[in-house]
Amino acid sequence: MPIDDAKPLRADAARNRARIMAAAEQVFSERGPAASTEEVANRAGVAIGTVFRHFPTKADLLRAIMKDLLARLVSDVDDLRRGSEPGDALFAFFTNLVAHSARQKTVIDLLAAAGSELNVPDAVGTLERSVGGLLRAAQQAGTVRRDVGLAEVMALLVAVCQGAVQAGWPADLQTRTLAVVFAGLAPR
Amino acid sequence: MPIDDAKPLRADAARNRARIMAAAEQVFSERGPAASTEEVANRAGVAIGTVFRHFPTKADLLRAIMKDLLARLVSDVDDLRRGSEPGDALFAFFTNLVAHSARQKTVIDLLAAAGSELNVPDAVGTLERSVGGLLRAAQQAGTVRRDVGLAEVMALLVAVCQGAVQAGWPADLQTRTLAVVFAGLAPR
DNA sequence: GGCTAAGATGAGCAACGACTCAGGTTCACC
DNA sequence: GGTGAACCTGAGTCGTTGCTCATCTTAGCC
Repeated sequence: MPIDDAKPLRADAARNRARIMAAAEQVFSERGPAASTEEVANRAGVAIGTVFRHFPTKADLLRAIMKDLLARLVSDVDDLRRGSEPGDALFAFFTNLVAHSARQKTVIDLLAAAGSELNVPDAVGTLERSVGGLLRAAQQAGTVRRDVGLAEVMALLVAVCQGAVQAGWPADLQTRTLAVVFAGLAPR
Repeated sequence: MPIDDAKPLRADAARNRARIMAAAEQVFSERGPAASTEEVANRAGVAIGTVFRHFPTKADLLRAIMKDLLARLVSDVDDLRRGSEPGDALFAFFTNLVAHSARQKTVIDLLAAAGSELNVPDAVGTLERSVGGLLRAAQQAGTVRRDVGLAEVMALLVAVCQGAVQAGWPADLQTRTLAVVFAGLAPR
């Protein structure tokens, strides 16, 4: 099975598609998913019709962006896991994600999509499996308490990201808040 | 200065105002603040014009509800503080708030209003002061680490509530997630 | 009971946003 | 260069929502 979907796009179509996705990521990151499709079109330098040709529905656009973002997150987890001790990797991933969330609303929209109507095709599932691997490794290494489950960890991840983005936490508050969470995850 | 605002309402007006607020609390709790004013009017059994006579703006309605809810939250904190040891009281308040959030979106809308455009007249400020009192007492009693600040505690409160409401955590996940947070707040 | 100002009503207005489509433009292949 | 299909354009449709206002109703007071 091919990695990408069916038909090859014409050169101009491919260019526009890329522009639209870039613009959409920007716009939705700044204004949240309620931002208008027209603003995306403007920022991309195309007509609204073009946006709807590539993404028949606003939800499709959102989904596409989130799928993209998800792929990056999963690869982040994998990189961290290769590069450092599992406990550190888990905490580093947490920290990075929160820092990103504070600037990019898209991150939390993705995470919130876990149980929402806009179902990114098992997007969060993949991320969850990835984080789960990290968690188990960290527990085996003794850096994280053995009696916490993946569900709580994901829940805390979502929660802290959401808090950070909604309230716009400054960097030092992010750090101090995460310190409490990490203390809660560490073995006594 | 009078506790309530200026003029006494006519009997029917007072009745309608109460109905509208009750309906609004229900509707916004279920559907979030994006729910339409018309649905509030329907549920209250009045015409839309009546809603706008009492609350000139949708934002005014939201504000009124949140002010109300805030008063209840603050009195909850005070009750708990009187009834139990400060550390337990703080944890109990956390737990209650999260449980409420899971059902009532209004709670997190209020908390999120901390730095938002819809400024509930220093609403969150009052709550923050109240929780701050609890926190200091708990720290003096040795139930909570002395090196955590009010800002982090409020941040965690917001975050966990937000997570709970957005993702609709079941009761046991709420419990397990809060357990991690409480472990993080406890002295080592 | 009669009066009047406060209040209620709901059709309607204006703004906005998702989405469409008839017509013009451009790529890609020969 | 010619041709046709893919693609782009943007004015327009349709549904929704916050809010208004002319008209009718009613509480409260004598």
